[in-house]
Amino acid sequence: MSESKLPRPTDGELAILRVLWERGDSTVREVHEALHRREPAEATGYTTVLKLMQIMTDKGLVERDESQRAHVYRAQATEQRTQRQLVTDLVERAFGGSPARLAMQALSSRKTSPEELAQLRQLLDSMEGADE
Amino acid sequence: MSESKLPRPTDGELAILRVLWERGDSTVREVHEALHRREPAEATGYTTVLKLMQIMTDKGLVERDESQRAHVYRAQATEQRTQRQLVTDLVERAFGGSPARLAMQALSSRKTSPEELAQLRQLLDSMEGADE
DNA sequence: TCGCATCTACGAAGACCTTCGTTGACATCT
DNA sequence: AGATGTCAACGAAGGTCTTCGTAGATGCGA
Repeated sequence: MSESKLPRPTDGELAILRVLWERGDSTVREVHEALHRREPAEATGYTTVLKLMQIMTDKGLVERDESQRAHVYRAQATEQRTQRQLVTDLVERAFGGSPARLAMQALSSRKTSPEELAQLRQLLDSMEGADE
Repeated sequence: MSESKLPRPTDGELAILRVLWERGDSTVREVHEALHRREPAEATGYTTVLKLMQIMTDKGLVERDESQRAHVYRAQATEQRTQRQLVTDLVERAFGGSPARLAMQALSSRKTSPEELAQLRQLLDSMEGADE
């Protein structure tokens, strides 16, 4: 019962999750420094990041290993699972439940590499192949 | 200067915008009733909707025509423009800036009609045709 | 052992969001 | 005119999110 129904992460929480997905399990200090390297503009203090990660632990968004003095945090959900959740959410809230419309909006809004176009084509093929 | 940089609408605000896009310009009462028809579950009071729409006016998300006793509200941005904004936002925050990855996530998560698949194919064609 | 650095924990402040009760203006019907 | 219903405006309450100062514990080097 540690799974079901994680809340939608806020912007700040998502930024932290991205660090955990990219670096793997990390301490607060490591996350804090990674955030500063990534976005020197929006500088947040160490205790701010700590507090956020504590709250995320309460929410179940991350797990915490307290066996070391500097606790080690791990993202509870995979990047894919979280992306799926966010997409499903947005589709519901703003695209009338049609994932295809979101996809088209995403693609038409900006440029995409030929490799990705090819991947998309493949995906479409497999979807037509399977009984929809 | 009534254009630039509308704030990202909250969930509640987005629900109201959807009504305005669907019905066209509407009074508070009309929006309120449309919301109840759409989601009888989450019942919100009339004054709650009114308050939200007043705040949205301050933020510039909607315009208000006060010439009648019951003010008439209009969405400031088109549905498409708002969708584009939300998608760009999500791509940045959760998909490392790659619209294609969001598109793939959207498509693989749920079913899509053959018509929409065809539309997507066309979109891909046109994107390959145009210089990248 | 003393002092410094590092870490967690706690609490409070300020911003924003949602909710709704109340008030006063206005219209309409009797 | 008086009663009733509809409307905008306002303010307050309760919740969440972000921010950070401060305190207390722990480890480490001099």
